[in-house]
Amino acid sequence: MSDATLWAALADPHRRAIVALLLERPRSVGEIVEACGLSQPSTSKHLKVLREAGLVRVRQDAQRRVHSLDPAPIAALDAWLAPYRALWNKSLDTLGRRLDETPDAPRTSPPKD
Amino acid sequence: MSDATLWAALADPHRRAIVALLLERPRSVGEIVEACGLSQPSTSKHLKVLREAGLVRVRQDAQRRVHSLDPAPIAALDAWLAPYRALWNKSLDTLGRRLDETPDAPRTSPPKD
DNA sequence: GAGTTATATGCGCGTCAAGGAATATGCAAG
DNA sequence: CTTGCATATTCCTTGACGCGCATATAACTC
Repeated sequence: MSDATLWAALADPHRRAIVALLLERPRSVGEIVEACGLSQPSTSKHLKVLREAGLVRVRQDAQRRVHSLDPAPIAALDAWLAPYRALWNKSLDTLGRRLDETPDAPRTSPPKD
Repeated sequence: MSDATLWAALADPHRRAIVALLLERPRSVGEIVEACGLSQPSTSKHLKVLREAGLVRVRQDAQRRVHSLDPAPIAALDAWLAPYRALWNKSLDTLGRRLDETPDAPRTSPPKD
């Protein structure tokens, strides 16, 4: 659950796709397999990496294992990002755009990667 | 460049250290070498990866090449993070600050899951 | 021009991670 | 207990990555 495992987990595009899927709603492994087009063993391995990074939790429902996002590591990412946010806010300000200080308002679309 | 290069660039701890160094102030390659304790070729290669990811720019000053942070890709990271921010804001509201070790959260108030 | 400093690149090597196929485990129904 | 489904794990191969070393390029000085 160190920073290294978190970054390594998110470095893979397939795993980011899985995380994006789990953002919509929790899903079983089979659903993720079908949605991502990966093989079942490969998906299981990716999910294991995500679990070890603390990014997802598992709820066992009979034979199915429903995975859901754990927000904490993403909050850690946000904390890592925080010092840099001032930088690019200032840069935008230099360009003439006025931004409020509230780091909110998720106007952006879901991750496209 | 692409999201993939950005994530791959930041996946390496040494490169994140370089980025953190450049957050303070722009630095020449020699300064980064000394600060990070890496070899000069290795540092140059890491800087190349960071340049190709668009994370740093170079200003040539005589023989020195002063590298500085480019805010745009970090803003892209922030945009990627935005959809998840709502998630962990809500979660903090739900769970308070307690960490639960069991996969099934012992929540008291909310019925929705 | 030669020589020195600052940075970049090419090569070889070890390591590590991803993917695929086959197999093993856990769980439920009959 | 045997069967069938959902998921996890193992083995193997391959490809990418990082490092150290030596060397190449570029710019400044004399």
